[in-house]
This record gives sequence, C-alpha cells and structure tokens, in this order.
Amino acid sequence: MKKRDKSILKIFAANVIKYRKTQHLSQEELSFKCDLHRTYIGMIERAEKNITLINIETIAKALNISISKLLEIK
Amino acid sequence: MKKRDKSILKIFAANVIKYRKTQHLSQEELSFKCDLHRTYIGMIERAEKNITLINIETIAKALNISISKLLEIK
DNA sequence: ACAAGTGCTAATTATAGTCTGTAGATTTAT
DNA sequence: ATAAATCTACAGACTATAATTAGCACTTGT
Repeated sequence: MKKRDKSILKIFAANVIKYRKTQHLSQEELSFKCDLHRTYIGMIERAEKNITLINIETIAKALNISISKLLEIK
Repeated sequence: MKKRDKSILKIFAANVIKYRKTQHLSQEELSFKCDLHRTYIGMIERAEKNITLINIETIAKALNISISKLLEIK
C-alpha cells in the first residue's frame, strides 16, 4: 500500500469550511446544492476522504468559486 | 447512479499531456517520477479516470507545476 | 526488422462515495 | 434556565469506482 501525504486534503477541507461558513450554509444545505450526501461533506471537511476531481468541481460550483480557491493555502 | 460532467477530466488530461511533452517526458518516465503505473498515466491522459486529489498533487509535483496549472482551460 | 511509446482490455484490490442511525454539541425559543 | 430544534461528529455496512498490474496490439521512427 502506497503512503501519500494527506496535507492537501486538509487544505481543501479548511477552504470548504471557510467558504461554506461565509455563505452561512450548513453542511446539509451545501450537500443539497452539490447533490452529495450530508455525511460525505462532513468527511471531506474532516479530511477523511481523498476526494475526486469531479466532486471537487461540484463543490466549487456549489460555492460559486473556482477550484483554485479551494486549494489555496491560507 | 449519478451522472456528472466529465469535461474537467478532459481539461486535466490535456494539461498533463501538454506539460509532460514540453518537458520531453514519456508516459513511462512521468510514471516513474510519480510512482504511478504507466498505464494509469495513460488512462488519465485519455480522461478515463476520475483522479483523486492526492494523485492530482502527486502529478503536479512530478511536473514541477501548481495544481491550478493543471486545471487551466487553454 | 527492431525498438520505443502509447492505446486498450481485462482482472484484482483498495478506497471513494452512499446511506442509516446515534450521540453530543450548539443555537433558538419559551 | 431548560426545552426544543438544528447542526455536526462518528460508526458501520454497503455499493461504485479509483488505482494497480500484466499483457498484447498498433504506430512511428531509425
């Protein structure tokens, strides 16, 4: 099994939380916008899942921001 | 089953090809740099796989470019 | 012809993504 | 304050698919 650095997941997670909260959305509200499951959004925000490109774009669109914004280090 | 737009995969694919070729790397050489399999790089370049964030970063690092560069529309 | 590079199939393993349910925390109302 | 509603963390089981690998065909250049 290959060991990979997961810090990028934490960066992504922190940005999802940040942009979701500035838009006053709950995880559930965001999940509706994305058509992704409520608990899955939670897992992403806890950096527990290695999200795929299509879902990265889906979340970016739901938050009305670019993918790059979701990968920025604050 | 959920139907998602795959165009972002094609953008990513085209950029991997572009940056790989400008650096005169074969798929196999890139695969060594990434520690990913040769045929998997091929699948990515044919936009057949919905790549995960950690592997996106892995490929970006192997090409010495930012993730954002790999998602730019040309 | 030979060699290097890529496309493509098919099989397997690992894990992303779905869903239900429970518990604890946080906010809002009475 | 405390009761009620809302939100989030987390576990567990399941399904879909990403990731790994081997093998063979095809092309292009020398």
